Amino acid sequence: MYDFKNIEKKWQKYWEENETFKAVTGDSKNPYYILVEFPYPSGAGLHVGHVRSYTAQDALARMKRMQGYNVLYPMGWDAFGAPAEQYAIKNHIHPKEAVKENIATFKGQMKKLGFSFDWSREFATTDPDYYKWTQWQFLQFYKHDMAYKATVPVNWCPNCKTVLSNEDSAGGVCERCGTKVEQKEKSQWMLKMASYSEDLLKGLDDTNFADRVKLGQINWIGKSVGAHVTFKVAGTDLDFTVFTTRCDTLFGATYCVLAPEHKLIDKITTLDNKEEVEKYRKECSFKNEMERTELNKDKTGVFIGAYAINPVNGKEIPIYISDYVLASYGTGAIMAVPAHDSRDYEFAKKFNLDIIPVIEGGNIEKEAYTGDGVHINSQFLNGMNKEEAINTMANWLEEHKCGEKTVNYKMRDWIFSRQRFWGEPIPMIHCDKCGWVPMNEEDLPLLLPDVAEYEPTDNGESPLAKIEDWVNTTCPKCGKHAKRETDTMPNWAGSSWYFLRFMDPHNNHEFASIDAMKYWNKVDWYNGGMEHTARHLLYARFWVQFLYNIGLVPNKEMIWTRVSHGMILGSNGVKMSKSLGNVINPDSVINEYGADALRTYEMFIGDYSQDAAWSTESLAGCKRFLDRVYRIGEKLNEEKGYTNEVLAHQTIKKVTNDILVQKYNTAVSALMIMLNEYEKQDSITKDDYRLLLTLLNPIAPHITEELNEKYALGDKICNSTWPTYDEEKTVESTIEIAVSVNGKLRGTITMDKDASKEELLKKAKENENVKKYIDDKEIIKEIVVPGKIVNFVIK
RNA sequence: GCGUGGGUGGCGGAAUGGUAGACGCGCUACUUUGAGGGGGUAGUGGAGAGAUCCGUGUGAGUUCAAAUCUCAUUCCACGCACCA
Repeated sequence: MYDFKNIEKKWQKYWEENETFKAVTGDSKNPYYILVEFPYPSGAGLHVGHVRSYTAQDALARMKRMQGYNVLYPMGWDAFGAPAEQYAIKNHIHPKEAVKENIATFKGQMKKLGFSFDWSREFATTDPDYYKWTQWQFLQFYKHDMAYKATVPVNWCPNCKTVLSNEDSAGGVCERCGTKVEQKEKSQWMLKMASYSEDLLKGLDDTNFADRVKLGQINWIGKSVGAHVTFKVAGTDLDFTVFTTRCDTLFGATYCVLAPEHKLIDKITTLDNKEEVEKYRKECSFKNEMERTELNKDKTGVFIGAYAINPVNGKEIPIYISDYVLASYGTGAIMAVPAHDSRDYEFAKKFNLDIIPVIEGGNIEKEAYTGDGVHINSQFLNGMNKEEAINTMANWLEEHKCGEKTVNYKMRDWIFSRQRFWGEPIPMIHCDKCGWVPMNEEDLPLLLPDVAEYEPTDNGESPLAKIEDWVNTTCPKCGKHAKRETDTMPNWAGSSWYFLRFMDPHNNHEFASIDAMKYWNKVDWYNGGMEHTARHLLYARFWVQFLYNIGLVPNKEMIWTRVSHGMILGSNGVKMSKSLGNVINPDSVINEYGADALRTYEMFIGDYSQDAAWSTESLAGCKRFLDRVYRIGEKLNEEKGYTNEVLAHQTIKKVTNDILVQKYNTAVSALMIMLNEYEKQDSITKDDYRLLLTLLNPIAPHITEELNEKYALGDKICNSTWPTYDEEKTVESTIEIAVSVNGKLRGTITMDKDASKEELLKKAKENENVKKYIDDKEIIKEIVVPGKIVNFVIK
């Protein structure tokens, strides 16, 4: 047991006083930018899950520095948004104060863990010097026609009294409080993110994101290639367009369905059953998205009394409205092919509609056939396969001017308004005469007023609306009386560009200079939770691509590698939560075992990309490992060089490579093996010891610096060069080779590592145990894989 | 339903075609110590006295050789979910 408390304090102080980890923009060394998601400084303090990713990135940062890179490893605070506001409301303090307190807690905890952040670049998204630029960037969106106001049905949380994005209300419940989400019409600021769908998809090629991260992005964007088909409404001069990915099934379209909100319905004046239609539409408007999608067992709908003309065969087919068609996707209208779509099939069965098979296969008496097959009942498509038929039909539609190939995306524009106090005020002013007018850029930042009341109002207005002094202003254009926008930005805003600010955090003239951004180039390695790989990453990429398009950032993609880590679960294998009482507080672990032990354990806990359950017993095992590292210093001898050259080179190779591919658990295990070997020796050299300490340093930086100093082994490790290995020296001169007969292991032989095939065979056949199996048998085949195995196939 | 990840000892996990179970936890025996969440030595997948046999969710297949590749199937976790 060593005095970890004082040792850790000592080195943390040293690093701070010497600004050991300060990154200098423009330095001649190669830049390397390592980023970890900055946290919400919540009232709960740092979670052991934070410790996992910060330590992982810290290990990478420390190794890269020693390898001669100019490493930027910054930290800041994502302090706007609902979590901070909720905390403040609950504890009856101003969010500003709450944030200040929480940041102090988080920062104190991080310092106790010895992370090598460059604290000189720290900022919070709530700093006026920062959100000034968030607001400025919003104005650029506006000026480039990328921001607009629209009245849209939005997801409304009656409990939080705020509008939620589709993303925030996934599954029909409020992400924060779990309340059922309702629909409400609201005028909202929107960012034209949908127009970036294709660019966001293509941009992935310029990144090195992990596959599962890329797939997450691709899924969210939701590209589908298909066709628009226009249907005329019989007996009128009206028409409507549907989106389909299977225009080849048009001969099987026996009816059409419009979303209840579809605007065509108001235009058809000849409806006999207008009342019934209106009743249905009204019912739907009361349902929220959750109810609509959850009730998918039973299809509902109403025939609107009008017929559409199938352009391909002139047949009149009935038009229905039903909420199984979403207004927000495609054109809000579909052609229904009940024979080959299970939803359409269900609907057709219920309303007794025709079901015409156009693809061979399945049994349409029982269910829709959604598989592939040859086309039937389809005139000029008969006999064709899917791909051929789609192409032929698309061309036919284009020739006859009743349709065209098209691409559709699930991703929609970004609803950018929040009726909240604790967010960046949107710097727009509404003038009765001039309409919406952007603030003058030189008047930024538009500060959040200091007020006592920051709780949301019951009518859905932002609390800012009540502050008359603040709301009332003059129009920047005409000088007449005008009012400020009282909505604020979503918390995704500040986190969409913070990694750019870290490159140049104290710039007063621009959000970051192009020179600084060109120097750092990209975030080389970005780490965060799986839960952020879809939304946050997509917003951030959109934001960057926009800035790139208006010439403000040097690359279209500013993040190169993105990986995501697994969660740390409670010891019972489920998510840590207060109510389950399985929360581990990093502070108490540091107190009892020390920061180095906690860091080592979290790196050793398992595959970094997978979830892992906490185990205090295993933590104690890692502490024992550090104790042994400490104690082995008593065995130093006066000899030079490595006692075991192969072990040294193997371990350098293993640890170096493992840190680069985030296999921290096997890196730690390699170091444990090294120590086990050292313990078997009577004594170790200073070079042996220094090597172990250097390789362990990125993971356990305090104890290793201390021991290095205590035994005067050399320069401070943080100022030293990372060891390199010689591939040739990683292999023993004599190695064990397995010998098997018919694939079953029957013995091992010890051979020179360069032994020839002939020598291997000869020795293998001499092995006593192997002899028993091959002696009087016929050997059909001899397989020799040098360095690995010899296998005899016998009859 | 679709997508992604994953099923390996009592437990966390190694091994991505070549000696399955590295490393750690736990456990057992011995030892040291006046006790301890201490130190050390040896052992530890299952069956068997043993030679040996059986073992990576399940079933097939490819191969001299499969945890690893292919196909099918099943279970678990997460994400999306009437997206036409």
